[in-house]
Amino acid sequence: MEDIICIRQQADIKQIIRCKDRVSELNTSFDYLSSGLELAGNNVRLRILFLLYEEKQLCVCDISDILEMSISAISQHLRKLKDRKLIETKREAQTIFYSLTKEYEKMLKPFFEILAQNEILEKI
Amino acid sequence: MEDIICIRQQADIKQIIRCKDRVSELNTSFDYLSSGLELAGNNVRLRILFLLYEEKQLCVCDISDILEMSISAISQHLRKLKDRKLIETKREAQTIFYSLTKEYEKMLKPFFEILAQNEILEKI
DNA sequence: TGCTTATTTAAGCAAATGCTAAAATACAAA
DNA sequence: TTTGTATTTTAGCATTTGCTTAAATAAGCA
Repeated sequence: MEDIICIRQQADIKQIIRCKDRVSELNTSFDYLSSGLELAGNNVRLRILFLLYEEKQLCVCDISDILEMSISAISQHLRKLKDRKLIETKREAQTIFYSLTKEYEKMLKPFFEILAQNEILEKI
Repeated sequence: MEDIICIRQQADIKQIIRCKDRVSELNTSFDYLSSGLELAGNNVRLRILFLLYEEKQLCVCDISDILEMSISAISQHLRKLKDRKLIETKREAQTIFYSLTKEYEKMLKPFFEILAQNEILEKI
């Protein structure tokens, strides 16, 4: 990397130091939040999360049919969401149903309420 | 792709069709929202957005110093955020200051309020 | 007109992502 | 046990991402 003596002449050194401390203090939170947003930031996974929000629970096969994608592809997305605890599973005989975890249902609700009314382009 | 005649025997066909309609109706909104979340879902860009939220405005060089990354790398992240209108610029002589757009400041506020108190791990 | 400062852009590359196709696992019922 | 159904996992590959280095732009000042 190039040297970090690039500070511009009028830079506010105190501000830089304060910000550095702040960022390092919140380090874990940044990692946690960005990993969650990264998952929701994929087009397919956002659709999956929204479908689970509206339908309460669905199996891989349902989602595969709805989104017209292979079961394998959907299964791999579900795994990522489950590993990160955005969703959870409940088995009923051979079928495994996926649903949003309580915490993430709550967290995603404000987004999905706007989305559900298809007003996102005006509101944001 | 494998055939989409994989519908499980007890599948609720009406539900599948309803969901397909719903998803296609909201298509544009999904694209828009996921592209925004994708940007915020990168660890470096989330930090940049948070810094702009707390400090109101910063230049590439400030951010480069704070995050201890090359100016070029930061500049490329800023460009993505600007293209997608999460941030905007204001020139002051040679220095270009970046700040959150009003819409995204509003949208990101709830997240950053939790983050700012470093309570994200308990709340989510 | 140079020269310096602040920033962006382009080229190149290693690592990560998202898919397909095929094999493996898990459960239920005959 | 064997067969069928539902799902996951693995391997492989093309595409995308995020960085580095180096060159290019842009504005202020001597």
